[in-house]
Amino acid sequence: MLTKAPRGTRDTLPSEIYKWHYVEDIIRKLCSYYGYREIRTPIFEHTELFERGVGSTTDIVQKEMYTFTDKGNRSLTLKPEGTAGVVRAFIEHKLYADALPLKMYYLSPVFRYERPQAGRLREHHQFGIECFGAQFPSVDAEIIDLAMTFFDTLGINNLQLNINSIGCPHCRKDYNAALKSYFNDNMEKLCGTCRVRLERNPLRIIDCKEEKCQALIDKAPIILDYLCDECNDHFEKLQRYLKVLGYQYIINPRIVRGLDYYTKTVFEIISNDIGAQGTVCGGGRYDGLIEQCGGPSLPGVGFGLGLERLLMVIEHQGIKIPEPAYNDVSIVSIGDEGYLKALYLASRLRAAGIFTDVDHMGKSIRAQFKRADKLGSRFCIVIGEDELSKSRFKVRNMQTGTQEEMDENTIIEYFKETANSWR
RNA sequence: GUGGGUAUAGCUCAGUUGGUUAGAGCGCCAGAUUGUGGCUCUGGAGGUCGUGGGUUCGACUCCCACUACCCACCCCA
Repeated sequence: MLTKAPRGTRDTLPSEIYKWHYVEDIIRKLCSYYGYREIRTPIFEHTELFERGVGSTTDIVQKEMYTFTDKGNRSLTLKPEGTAGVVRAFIEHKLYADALPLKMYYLSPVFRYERPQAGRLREHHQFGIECFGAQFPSVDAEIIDLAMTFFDTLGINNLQLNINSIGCPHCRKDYNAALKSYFNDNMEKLCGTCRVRLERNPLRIIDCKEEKCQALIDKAPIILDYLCDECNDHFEKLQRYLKVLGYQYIINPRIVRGLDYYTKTVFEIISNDIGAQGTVCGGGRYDGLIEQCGGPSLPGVGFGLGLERLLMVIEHQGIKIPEPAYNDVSIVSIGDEGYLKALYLASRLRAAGIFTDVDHMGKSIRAQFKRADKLGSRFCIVIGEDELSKSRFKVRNMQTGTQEEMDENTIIEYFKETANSWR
């Protein structure tokens, strides 16, 4: 146990961190193009925030939260999703006084107590977008566009955009009534959990994968037939915008999402390359959430995008992320005097912006060169007795194997210039 | 929470019906080359055989439990 990461968690090792940096750099750049700024909120919040925000009937709240009591007897919970904390910060700092809509993004770990499987961890990482204050469907289209552009920038294809509308509280009331009467008539054909759902949240039955429920669901009333004029108009406009932006999409009335706060637009971006858990990005509109959490009545839209799943898609599609060099120059030294000079020269090179490695283990010349080779050094600088006496050092090009002699200042200038072509 | 599969060196994996000292390839370290990497050759280090119990003269091997990992369900990113 001592030397084992907890179940469902993973280490990201130095040898693979460049993939995360690459993805994160694209995220930050893309968000700035779209006018979204980063927000960072705590990794844990008061438990009641999630109970209220995510919804007490959801699986997340009922069985998946990492909840603990601190020494002050407060009930706290590790974020099971990203939106609630952002909403809380928005209300707490009265950000609704800022220019609206307020557009934010986050990169954050997310914790859910579940059985791990392909594409599912107990700690995973999400890139999320939130836009507060605007009710136009063009925002819904904007965040979908951002997500799709993100995938495109990474070179990912074969993704499927699914959209649906689950209406607002007004039209959902009619739809829930229709669902209830339909399923009540067929109660005996429903699975156990769906019978419970029928009372608490009939919409969730639509999402059930049980075979016996499937048959019923196929003939069940469809939410889209019950949308009020406003919701219908919203959904129509969203589709028009998506067409203008050139996106193929599927209207999937089965997408209802597992979080209670959604209204109107919901969407998922799905990959078939990474196993059963193929939803890489999911989100939608939540017009009642901010008010529900004690803030002003303002609409919101957002999505969450799973970075581990994203990296799985990248892996499975054979997309190569460029691995940046982490060493330019290795200094190989001989003897005590040479070693002192090596330490000094390493410091000067680093100050000039050159990634420089120097021996710290008293290795032999051969071993120092071997290490340089493994690190991918472009050059080695050799400092031995001959070099010290002449104050000219050998600079060996590790690709070509040629070497020439330079004095100290020339070395610094030389690498300063050539480093431009390396990065 | 439920079901199936798996667990041997840093990594990928062999290991005979249960029989002395558990192996290979790659990787790591060193030497061949006492001031020069990659290729080659030689040598070396590295294992509580997932953990605990049981059967047996004897267990990596058979049995039980636990844990972890992989996959799937529920649900989600």
